[in-house]
Amino acid sequence: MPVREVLFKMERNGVMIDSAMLAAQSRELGEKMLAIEAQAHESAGQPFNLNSPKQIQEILFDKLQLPVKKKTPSGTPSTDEEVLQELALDYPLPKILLEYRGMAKLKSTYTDKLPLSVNRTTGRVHTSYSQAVAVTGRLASNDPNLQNIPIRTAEGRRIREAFIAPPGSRIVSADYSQIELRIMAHLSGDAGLLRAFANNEDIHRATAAEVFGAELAAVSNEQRRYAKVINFGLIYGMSAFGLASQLNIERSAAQQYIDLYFARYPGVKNYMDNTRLQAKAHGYVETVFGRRLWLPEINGANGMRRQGAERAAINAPMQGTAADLIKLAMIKVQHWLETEKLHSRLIMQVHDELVLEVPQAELHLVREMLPKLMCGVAELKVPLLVELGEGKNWDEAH
DNA sequence: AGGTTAAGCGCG
DNA sequence: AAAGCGCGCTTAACCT
Repeated sequence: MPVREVLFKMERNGVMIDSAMLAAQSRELGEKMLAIEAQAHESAGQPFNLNSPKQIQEILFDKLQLPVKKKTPSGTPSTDEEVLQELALDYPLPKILLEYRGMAKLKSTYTDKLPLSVNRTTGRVHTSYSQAVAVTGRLASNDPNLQNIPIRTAEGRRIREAFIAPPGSRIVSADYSQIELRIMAHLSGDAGLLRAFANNEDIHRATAAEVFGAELAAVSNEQRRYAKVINFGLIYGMSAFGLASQLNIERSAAQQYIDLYFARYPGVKNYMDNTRLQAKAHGYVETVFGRRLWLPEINGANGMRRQGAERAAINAPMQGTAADLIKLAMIKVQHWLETEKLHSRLIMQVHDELVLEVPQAELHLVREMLPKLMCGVAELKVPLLVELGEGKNWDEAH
């Protein structure tokens, strides 16, 4: 079965949402935003549109003379979250703006809009999956986008509570654990990484132990946090400069961590170098399954674009292989559901996660089989691990 | 009226 | 001079 067929079926299945719950959240957010807006006007000494970056610039940097921390690509002073966080240490207004931004995002993008996407006939939300827009091979979800529903903050997670199963069914979520780092271990063949995954270690803790020369049990929370940033940075081709700004440390210190990492995981260092060489020599990189990303600017004269292509070259094999794997899993799962004539349905895909709507009677079977199907799509040099959750809504299923 | 770009931010 | 990959959506601001 082609993956396109699974996408059609998933789009047709759709997901049930509790519009009344979202409406209540919208009202709550709206009231809080009004109060915050008044505070902001008070603090600024004049009314202004809190949604307007231009007006915020005028107030913060012209009127109040706060220091400019960063500029946007067009040269105007940036008012993004990072800048406001920094200014908030010394001034009251940036903190207020941040609170407003957080709520405005949730209300305008999610709680107000999702109920408008409910199909009149089915009573469900039906996204569209684009199979051929993301260069790495990932899917994209649009109209509405169900791949960027909030989860990282407590307030945001309330929106997930509105993604529900009908009476008699449950929401089941199954996601690949640390999939891109596992793929990095496979592609690089690095002995240390392979061993850590073979032993099913906490990978960030294991990295911290190596980089900081500590016993696994002796790794501090901060050391683990550093290692996590380093691990993600590797996947994205981050530089010492980027790592330094992420960790708020000196660039030289960041460089030391990177050197230390590559000394402990020489296979990864070797893989990164070879990937850049491959990209420059052939003009493309590819995933484990042979999906190619062409990089026309990898040898270009524009330094900035060339470096961008190098980072894309590093990232694409990992992100792309993960995309290949979950597509294989979707085909396997859909095929299984059909041949077994089950009533469980695939309803969403979020890059490394599959979401199903499962009748109570099939819950036991799906809990047993879904991870097996997902883990069995390929034999890599490391085991694939799937974490499964279940509940009456999408939030509980995590 | 309708389209596009910039800035910003939600997710993996 | 920039500095971390891949997406989509909203609002403001600007353009035709």
